[in-house]
Amino acid sequence: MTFKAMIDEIENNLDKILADLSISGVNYSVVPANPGFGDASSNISFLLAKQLKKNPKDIAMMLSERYLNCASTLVLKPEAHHSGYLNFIANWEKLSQMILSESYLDTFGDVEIGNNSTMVVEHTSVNPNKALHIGHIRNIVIGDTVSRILRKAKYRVNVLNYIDDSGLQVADIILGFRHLGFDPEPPEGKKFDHYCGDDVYVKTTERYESDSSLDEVRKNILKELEDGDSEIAKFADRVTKRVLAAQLETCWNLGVFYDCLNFESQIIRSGLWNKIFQKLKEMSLIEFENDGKNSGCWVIRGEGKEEDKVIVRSNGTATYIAKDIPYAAWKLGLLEDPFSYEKYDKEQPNSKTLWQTTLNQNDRNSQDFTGEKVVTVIDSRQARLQKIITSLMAKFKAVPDAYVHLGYESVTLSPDTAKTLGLDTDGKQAQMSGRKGVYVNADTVYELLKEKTSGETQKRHPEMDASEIERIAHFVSVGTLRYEMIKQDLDKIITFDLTKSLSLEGDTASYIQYTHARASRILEKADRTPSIDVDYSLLMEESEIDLVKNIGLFDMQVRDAANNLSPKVIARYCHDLAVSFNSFYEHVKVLDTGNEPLENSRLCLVWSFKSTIEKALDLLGITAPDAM
RNA sequence: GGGCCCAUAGCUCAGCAUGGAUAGAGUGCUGGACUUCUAAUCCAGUGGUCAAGGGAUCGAAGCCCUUUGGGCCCA
Repeated sequence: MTFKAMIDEIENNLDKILADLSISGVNYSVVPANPGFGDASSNISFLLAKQLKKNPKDIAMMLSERYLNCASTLVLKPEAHHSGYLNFIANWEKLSQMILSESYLDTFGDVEIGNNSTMVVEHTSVNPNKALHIGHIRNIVIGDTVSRILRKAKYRVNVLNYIDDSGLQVADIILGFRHLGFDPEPPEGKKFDHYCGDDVYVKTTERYESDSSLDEVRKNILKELEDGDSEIAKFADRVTKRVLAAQLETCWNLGVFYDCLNFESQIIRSGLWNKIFQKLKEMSLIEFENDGKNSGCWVIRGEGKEEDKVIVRSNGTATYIAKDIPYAAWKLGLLEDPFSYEKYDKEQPNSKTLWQTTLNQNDRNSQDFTGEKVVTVIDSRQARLQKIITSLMAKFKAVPDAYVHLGYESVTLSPDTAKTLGLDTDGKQAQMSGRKGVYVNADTVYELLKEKTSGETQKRHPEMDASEIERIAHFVSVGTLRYEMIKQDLDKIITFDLTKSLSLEGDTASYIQYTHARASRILEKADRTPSIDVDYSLLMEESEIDLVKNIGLFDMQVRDAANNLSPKVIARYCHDLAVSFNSFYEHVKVLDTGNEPLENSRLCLVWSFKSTIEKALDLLGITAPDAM
């Protein structure tokens, strides 16, 4: 049990008191207290004020008196504050023991929300015609972090990456290769995805400006891609697979892994659309328009003031949104699975099998990557489209929140960084654009970070060999990049600045990792595994109790993050936990105190911190090295 | 024309879902702490009409309405 145990105890007692007073239906809360107000606080008196016709202060006093008669093991005493809050002082000897011994378990921080139900998380889904830029990284890191949090909350999570291998952007680079003479091989030393994005895609779309005859060529290529059997479709397949492989290298390097790759081309060819189209008609979720501007089309009726959305045009072709509907329904397991699955050619670095869809029926291998619920991570510019899918799926599945669009604001470039790309934005931030070549590649940022962090580590550890420095620099670089992508809320625009992104001080991953290294060093020097069989009453310094308290809040933070699909909650928790360890580190000495029982107790606390911060960082996909 | 999001310290952001105590961090600036378990650290100071106006409430940064400024989507 953790800090939550004390809160539960308080709530039980308050419920009893309320029952004695014949009061019911009071939705009060008991929360960890702000500094200076005890250990836990309740707003209960404010909520009772009207009903009891007394001021909150008197109610708090009355409640605290009654509380003295309650059975308490984790609460030392209640305290009525003159503001009206009812505060509680913890019995830290007992609470510390509970929290620290719990923290030694592998399951520490697990919360039971999912009950082993399945959840699909789809993220990444970048067109396979270019390298990943930092805007994509926000999506990927949000998706990966949410998946990790949901697993901690006991969901069985299937992570999907949707590969749009038959869209316009792919047609563009195929046109570049086939009609504009781009070499199918990248220049020496250039990753294939960078080559396709930086050179072929950008320069091909430039050519559209001056040569309008290319429009027709592009249209034909797109059609051939959808049909699938032509020589050009096979060529495109080879190109997109190769870009995808390069993109996956970037993702894997950041500690992001998947369960299955779903190819759009196969969804189109699978016939899923016809099945869903039939069902939509049967369920009257779409209607045929007999007159008006959408005459002859199948539409979804807009809700309220929203316009109707055309699904099938009067000429019988499906619109863009029509591709998303069967896929969403498939993810929710609403359709018979038309796919077989084969293993992806390369093994993921975490050794987890990566599957991909195939329509090849020989050697049929069935898998189930659907979920009772689906989270789709896509930036909020697609909110309108996603809203339609969400409401459609809610009706389909007859569960209101079966399909969730997890939206987030985009990443823009700071004026300074835009300038380094040759763009004068007049002091404003710039929207990234793959087509226009206005972006900063993720691999580039990673390399710059690694260069910087290698230098920092080397300064501190001149004796360390190169491979060890490289390993540490990798963890710090990945951590820094990932942390910057999730430390703020999803509805905030991230203005990316290349120079500022290299900062390693303050509220950064490296701060937290450094704190972990400090703890590791103490344990290394102590040269023994701390026992949990220590005297917890010796941990009475403010900084010690504060650290124990923060450790004990882990599961509550996981619960919060999982319920709200909010990675930021865990990022803040990691930071707060690190701050409390640093305060402990500065205030008390662990080793060489000449007091062995005290040293044992503190070592136990250090070990507990190290273990907890590792688990919390793991939810962010961040690894903390033992030295840095 | 319709819709979505944002606005809190010089800058970047927490807090808002579920109203209640003293609005918190980081960064910046000023000063201080390394013969000590790693200074990627810590401590102190500085810095706020919570965009503006109105409403409901005993009580609003938070809830409701309006306005302004910025970003995005659709037409």
